[in-house]
Amino acid sequence: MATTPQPGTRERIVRAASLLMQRQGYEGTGIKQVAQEAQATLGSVYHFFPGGKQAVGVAAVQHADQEFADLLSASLSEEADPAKAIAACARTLARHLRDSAWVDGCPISATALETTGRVPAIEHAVTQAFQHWRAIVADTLRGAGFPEGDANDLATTVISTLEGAELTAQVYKSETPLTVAGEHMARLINSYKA
Amino acid sequence: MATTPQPGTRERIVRAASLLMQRQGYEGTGIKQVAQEAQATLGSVYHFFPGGKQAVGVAAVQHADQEFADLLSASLSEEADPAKAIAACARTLARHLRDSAWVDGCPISATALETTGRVPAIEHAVTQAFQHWRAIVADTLRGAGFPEGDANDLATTVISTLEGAELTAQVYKSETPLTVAGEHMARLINSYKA
DNA sequence: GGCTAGATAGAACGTTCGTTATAGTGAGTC
DNA sequence: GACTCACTATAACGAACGTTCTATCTAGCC
Repeated sequence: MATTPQPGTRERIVRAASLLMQRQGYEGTGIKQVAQEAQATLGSVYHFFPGGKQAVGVAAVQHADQEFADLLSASLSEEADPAKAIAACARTLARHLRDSAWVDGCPISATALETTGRVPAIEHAVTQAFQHWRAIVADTLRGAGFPEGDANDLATTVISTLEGAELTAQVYKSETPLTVAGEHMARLINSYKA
Repeated sequence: MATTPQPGTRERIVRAASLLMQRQGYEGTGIKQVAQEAQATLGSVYHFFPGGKQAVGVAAVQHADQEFADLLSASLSEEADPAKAIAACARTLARHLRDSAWVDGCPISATALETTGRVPAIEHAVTQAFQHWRAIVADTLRGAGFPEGDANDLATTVISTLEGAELTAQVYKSETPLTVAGEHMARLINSYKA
């Protein structure tokens, strides 16, 4: 089987940490809260993560990195036209956000903002995630025939805009900022075709 | 004179709180740290803000709201062409970010993400700020002849993209994401002219 | 059975958190 | 000079923080 039906303790800790930090940020999430949410004890957390809270934070960011990368890849491969694919991706994000009662936005941006310039280990994991996501979008655009330079620039802006639109949608508690941003990104991409 | 040469205690508290929350978020910033940074005592903080940390947070967000609104207005009024103006604005933000050693990004996004859905008073102040900024951009676009609907949609995406690009630039410690996003926004806006 | 190592359990440490309470200051009014 | 009141200054509170510690459990192997 692909994954164990009931995930191991380490996995439960990482998932709980990732979810809590997505919603409350790094500083707002306590180690004890993570342990409780993961149905693990404090001893287990420090057994698997001798590096303490920072180590848990890094693992949580890496987990979120992979999870969002999977969502991005799946979303982009469903459509042949990259412009339409990104607009569809934005709609998917908007739906997920609404279904979570506007609490599950970008899984790492809160942690990123709190720790930038202050917690190098987490900062590094965040940078990796952003590069990972940008690469996925850039590869899609290159695959659709866009030249290297345009693909990289567009990919950077697409990730930035999705990031910002997710925050805006969360603040307004509305799907509109995300869906509109998706359509604008499609329009921008198409403007490079001609 | 416009402002007192040495601002009063309340003003110093608000400024210190705003700066610290911009860099460390709401949860990562302590009341005692704010007092120390503002060169005020704890007693003064609770004298001016009987509502405690939440009240300080609200005032800090409102202060940042006004400050960024001023920067936005000044930046947009320097150029007649709104597309060029927004690209210039992005470059200004990039310069400020670099000059602060990549720590002074959007003044409220960290606080917004940490408190959304959990601290209604701050959530409300954040929503006000986002609407305020969007209105400034929308007014500029309407003033340049864009129809109501387009102006509103574009303004929403412009604010979202600036927000996201600032985060990305902070993560990468590079001006590029912001300057590129600015140029893309200019291109997007111009695509509505024809 | 005895041994070992991985994993779990939870008490306890010192620190810091946000908050409250109380005392003190100093300028302005009568 | 007594009084007021806005403001400042500290000490102290209980709760929560991240972390450390020791003890116990559970398999797998000899």
